[in-house]
Amino acid sequence: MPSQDIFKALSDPTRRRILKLLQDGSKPAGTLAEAFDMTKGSLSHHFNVLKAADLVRSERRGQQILYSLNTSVFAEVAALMFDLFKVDKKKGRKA
Amino acid sequence: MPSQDIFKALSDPTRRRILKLLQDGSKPAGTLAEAFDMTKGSLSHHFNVLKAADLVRSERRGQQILYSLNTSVFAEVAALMFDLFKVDKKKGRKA
DNA sequence: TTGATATTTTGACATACTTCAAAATAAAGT
DNA sequence: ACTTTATTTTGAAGTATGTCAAAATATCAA
Repeated sequence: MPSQDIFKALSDPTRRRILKLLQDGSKPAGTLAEAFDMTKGSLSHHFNVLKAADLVRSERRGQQILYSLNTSVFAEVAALMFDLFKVDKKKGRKA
Repeated sequence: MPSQDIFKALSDPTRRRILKLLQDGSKPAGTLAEAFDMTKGSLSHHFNVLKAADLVRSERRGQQILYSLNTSVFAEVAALMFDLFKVDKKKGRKA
């Protein structure tokens, strides 16, 4: 999974809010949608982006679809951020 | 500084590469531009976005402009990421 | 199989983003 | 003052993204 997908997924405030809503447990699409002033179609698009980045998982439970955080990818996200913000790679020491 | 600016700034691969190039010290705009197959005008736009997110600082040194990582904002970025990915907020425990 | 509920997919539209080429600004040297 | 070098800003073009309304899919219950 390209890291670009992860950064892109995190760049939208609606998607970050979805992630936060999932922090205290998985929720069906409709329940998540209630928290937003937006059509369910639009929300479904955001779910797709989050799934493409492997940040969430989905599972059908009867008529509804349960979304949950994919916690196993968080270590990778942490590594990406760490790599981006660590300093002093002991090279030429320009400035 | 709105966190949206930070996430947006990080969502572009060119900008992330600029940050990585600055990890071993500050560099003038022209030196950074050499690393990319892109006009200097385009690069300058990316510098602006990174500056708006307070991720880099710039300082004029004669004819050139030195860019450097703003390391003091990294703690904030780390906090943003931590907040986004921490789980188990001991609420209803839905799933 | 018909109907109701839950969700996704499609097609269209508007806004935002990335890029370029060219013009503008700034400092330094002649 | 002019020229050169370094960089930014502007204006325009193409592409990507977020959104909606409407159509499509899937499950469940009569």
